[in-house]
Amino acid sequence: MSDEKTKKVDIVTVAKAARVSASTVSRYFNHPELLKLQTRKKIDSAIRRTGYIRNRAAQTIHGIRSGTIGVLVPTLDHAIFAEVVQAFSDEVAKQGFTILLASHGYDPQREYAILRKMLEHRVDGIVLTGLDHDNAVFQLIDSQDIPTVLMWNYSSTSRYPCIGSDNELAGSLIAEHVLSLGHRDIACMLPPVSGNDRANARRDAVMRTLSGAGITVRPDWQRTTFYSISASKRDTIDLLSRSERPTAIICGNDILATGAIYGATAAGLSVPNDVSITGIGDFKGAGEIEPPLTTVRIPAKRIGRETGRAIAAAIITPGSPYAGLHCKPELILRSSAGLIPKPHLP
Amino acid sequence: MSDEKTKKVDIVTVAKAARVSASTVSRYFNHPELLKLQTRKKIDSAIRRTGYIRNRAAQTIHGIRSGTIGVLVPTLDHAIFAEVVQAFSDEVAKQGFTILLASHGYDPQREYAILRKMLEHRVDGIVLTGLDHDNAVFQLIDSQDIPTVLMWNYSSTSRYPCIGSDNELAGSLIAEHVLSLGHRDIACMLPPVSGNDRANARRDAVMRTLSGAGITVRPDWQRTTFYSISASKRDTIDLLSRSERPTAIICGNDILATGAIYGATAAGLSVPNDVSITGIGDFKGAGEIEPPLTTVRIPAKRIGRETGRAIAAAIITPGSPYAGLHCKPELILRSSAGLIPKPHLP
DNA sequence: AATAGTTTTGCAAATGTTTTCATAAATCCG
DNA sequence: CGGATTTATGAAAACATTTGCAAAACTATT
Repeated sequence: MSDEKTKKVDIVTVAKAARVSASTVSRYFNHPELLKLQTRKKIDSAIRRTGYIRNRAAQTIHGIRSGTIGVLVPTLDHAIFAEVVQAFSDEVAKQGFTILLASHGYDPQREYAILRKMLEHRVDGIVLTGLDHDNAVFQLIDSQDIPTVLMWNYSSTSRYPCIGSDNELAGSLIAEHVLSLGHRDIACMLPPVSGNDRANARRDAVMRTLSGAGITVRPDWQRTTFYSISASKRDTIDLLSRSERPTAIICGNDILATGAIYGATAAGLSVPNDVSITGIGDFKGAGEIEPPLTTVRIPAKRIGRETGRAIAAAIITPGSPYAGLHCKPELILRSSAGLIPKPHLP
Repeated sequence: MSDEKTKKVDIVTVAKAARVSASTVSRYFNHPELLKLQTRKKIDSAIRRTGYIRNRAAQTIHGIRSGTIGVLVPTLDHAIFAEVVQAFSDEVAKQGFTILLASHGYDPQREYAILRKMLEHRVDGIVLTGLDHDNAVFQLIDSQDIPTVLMWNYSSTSRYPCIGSDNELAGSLIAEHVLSLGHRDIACMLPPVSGNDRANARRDAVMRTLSGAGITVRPDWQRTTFYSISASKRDTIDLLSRSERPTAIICGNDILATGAIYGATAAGLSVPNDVSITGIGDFKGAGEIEPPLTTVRIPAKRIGRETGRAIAAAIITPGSPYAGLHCKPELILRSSAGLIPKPHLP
């Protein structure tokens, strides 16, 4: 396959092999319609013989698009981000883009450093997760004016186009639902909020909604639980094995809720008869757990797809203003939360 | 922040601002020890004032490493791949690499096309998932001689360095365990194997081990089930609601097994008292399900980390031969599989 | 068969760096 | 203080492409 001298097949190697000039080979790729059919064939064969592969780096320094989009997520370990990234990747791949992916582990410093690196690579666009970022991050983006989308969260007041769900809405949706079922003895299991505006928004909304109904969550029923099934299972067992126990547990996401269901089961309690449990997210499989999880759907696939569409469009048609998009969260009623069993008398 | 004319800050813009030559600025980045402290300071300030960001594309055409590694996975939708990629990414990020990620959805054609694109981007290394790939893929890699690792699977006879688990071993490990518990009426729920050598190896090993013990799995107890909790839950319910039912279900992976446990629970059966269920993978959360899942651990994090380490080393020290590594699968005994309840008399 | 018009191709400059080689500046030593 | 070293810097070539412009090769028209 690869004969023709050795090593280093560049555009002039191909040109020589095809007995044309380098410019013609360049045109073969970029403006094939300008070439005679015959020339095209010669070049075609030369490329095949030499095993030539275009050098995108060399194109990029001409201001030509690099064909890459930088995607920054907190982590891929949470299935939900993986799902978003997958949908995003599929969408932009259709338009010929490849993604440069990195995770910052909720560390603003790292996020800034990674962003810089991506700009060094001359990505054509940037996707960040969440609304809150270090000021330096925004400044950097401003200074480069490069298409940018904030993905996952939505807020109408964001300074950048954002595509995602309003997490406050999600939080209040679930809190209201739990209230509407008659619960008053409510526990909350929420993830750590530092550096995580999604979690923050949800927490605030839940608390506000509950206190709006005159309910304050007892401090020992407010758990900050690390994002993991085992942690939430453990915390739930602890929570439910006390003398007084809540009739409902509002969990900050479906992973926590899954662990909570396992924990309740392990503690010998029935969900939702003894205790109601809710999640947020509607992760894959949330509908299949026993009992199926009542939750709020954050449409991950859709968010990924729409973000991909928006940024690809912004890159391809530079001037066009691209707007944010709210992918509304939606209450999903299943059976892990039910009416309050009986008046809870301490 | 960004004054100094407008637009296009390149190395000569910085050079002018610092009143030095472009070469000196280049050295500032690549061989700072050659510069006088004073000059370094001038340049430092000039960079800050101009908001300069290096152009990696321009470096790359000098044969300098691009600092990117191409990673090709079937999909990110399966949490397990996301986990591998995350571990990989963390590891190589430490060495300054960024990953160019793409998924091919088990389509060999797409895999080839994506690989080409990654080579156009002049990635410094390639990571592919699994052992089997289109011949054209291997030819392409050969012709470019670029460091490559096959990740996830291990086989001592692979033509490329591979880092992962021996899936045949995993399959026989679990099959033997189920046999050792006394089961003879065994069902299998396996994912579609086309374009998926991992699944293939597992299936073969399970079948061989069982038939080695004189057991043939009844055709209607051999399910090919799409990778999804809902599909496996449905199939399990179907399987268990017949007049004759197996005493054990060997699932091709933990997702299938999770669905199977839910299905058995939904069908009113107790796991493992009425039916034993096993997985393969030991995905996150497998130990927290009720009942905790007996499975074979495929050490995803370790595989990702080791792959990252190996390829980074191969890139940084070009000549060095890099070998594969077997991350052995390990039987994890939990409680979803138990001794056969009673002699099963049809 | 000569001219005008069109299509196709090649030349050379440009892109943003790095690097080799040469030169200028600083330092050392007697 | 002057020459010999050593150290720091600059000029220009190189890297793999693209592209504007001009030349060459066709076609069509008379």
